[in-house]
Amino acid sequence: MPRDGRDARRSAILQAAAACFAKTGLAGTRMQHIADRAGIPKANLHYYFGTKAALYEAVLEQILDQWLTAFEHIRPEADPAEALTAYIRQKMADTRAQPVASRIFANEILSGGKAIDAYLTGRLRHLVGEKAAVVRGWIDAGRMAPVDPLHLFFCLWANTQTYADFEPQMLAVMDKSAFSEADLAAAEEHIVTMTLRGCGLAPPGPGKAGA
Amino acid sequence: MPRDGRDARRSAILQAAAACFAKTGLAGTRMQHIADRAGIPKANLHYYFGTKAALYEAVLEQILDQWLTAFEHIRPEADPAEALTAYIRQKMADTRAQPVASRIFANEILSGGKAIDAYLTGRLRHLVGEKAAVVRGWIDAGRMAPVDPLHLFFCLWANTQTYADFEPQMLAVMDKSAFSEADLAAAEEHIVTMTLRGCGLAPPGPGKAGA
DNA sequence: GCGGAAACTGACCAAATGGTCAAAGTTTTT
DNA sequence: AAAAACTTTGACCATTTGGTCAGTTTCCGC
Repeated sequence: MPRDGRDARRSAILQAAAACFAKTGLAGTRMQHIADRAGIPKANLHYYFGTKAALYEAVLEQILDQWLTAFEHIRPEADPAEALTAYIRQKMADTRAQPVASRIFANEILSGGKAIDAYLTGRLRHLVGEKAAVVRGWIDAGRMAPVDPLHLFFCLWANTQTYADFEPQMLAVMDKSAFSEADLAAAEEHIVTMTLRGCGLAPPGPGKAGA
Repeated sequence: MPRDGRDARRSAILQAAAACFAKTGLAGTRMQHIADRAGIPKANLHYYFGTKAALYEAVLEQILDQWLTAFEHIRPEADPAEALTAYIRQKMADTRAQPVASRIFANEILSGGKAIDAYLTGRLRHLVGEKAAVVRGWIDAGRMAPVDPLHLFFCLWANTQTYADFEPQMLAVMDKSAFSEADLAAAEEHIVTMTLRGCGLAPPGPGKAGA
């Protein structure tokens, strides 16, 4: 394989591995499945990544950084309604673009999250603390209703990621084989509307009137 | 083992198996782990349940029925605010009482949900359709804001189950080793408040004022 | 186009895995 | 208390698993 092809193959392997880990987690994934999905012999996997654990960590590393970027919208000087809306839309865009990443994360947490403990108690905790303070600032300034910032974030994560993690359940309920753009757009609007109302902020768009 | 002990051992096995499946899913769980956790030899597992797949199905069956009971609160003649509140509180009680069940369900959906396809497209779809119609009725009667009933349910599931499924993540963020009663009570209040406001329904309790 | 380095892979291995079974132990029935 | 039925278990088996390795092919600077 030519020099330039190395990165291509590496990322092809990472993508195949990601798909497998997303479906069955670390313990449930077989190296042979990853190799088959990547269309290469199993021994070639080990040439690139050594062990399954190393491959798993490589997959995780690729995912985790990107997961925090949406938080950039939560800034003290921003308008709460606009900031929360932007955060939700960003998160939903992530979910659409990288559903597999969300599922890998979900699997890892379900299995205890030990593999990303440093991330959870490090960058994530730090950033969440910071952003919770921003929300608290908005509340203290009377710019939004007094909701618990931590639980607000937890529920926003749950709401946005559920459309990736639990897709098969929703599709079964909706009797569809895949989400349409309209479905995900409706989901996004629903979350935005519910969140803004929940925070005592009038929807910025054509708001649906309350009872 | 005496006749009466049979059921006890069966359910001890089911419980051990549930704990394992919750952590690593079907493919990631080893029969030996279940046996160890149950404190019996592996061969004894197979005496009771034959194969891993059969044991898995037995575990699932035990879980699925109970998962729909909260829907009983969603009745046409009920007050929307009270019904939704009761639904959420019931769901949170389930999550508290059976966090493992929630995680098994999450793992199964993440891995594709094929093992419970009949349940998803059968009982669940049917009941959700029925209850969505109830919500639509409330909306048409002007008793609550016009929110998409399906997405409302999806997000309620996500919000309530996230406290079981993603517990390690939240604990890491909160720098705790376990949820306190107060934590889960706060979570419950948060979801109730956000949902009622989101649906244009004034909180029944001492509501937190909006901005 | 040649020589060394990098990339690839079929064949292989030790350990782990789901599952079987016959023999031994218990409980229940008669 | 003897027989019948049920329960338990250590030893075992075929297959699968993650991982290795030596030999081959491909690449790239010279």
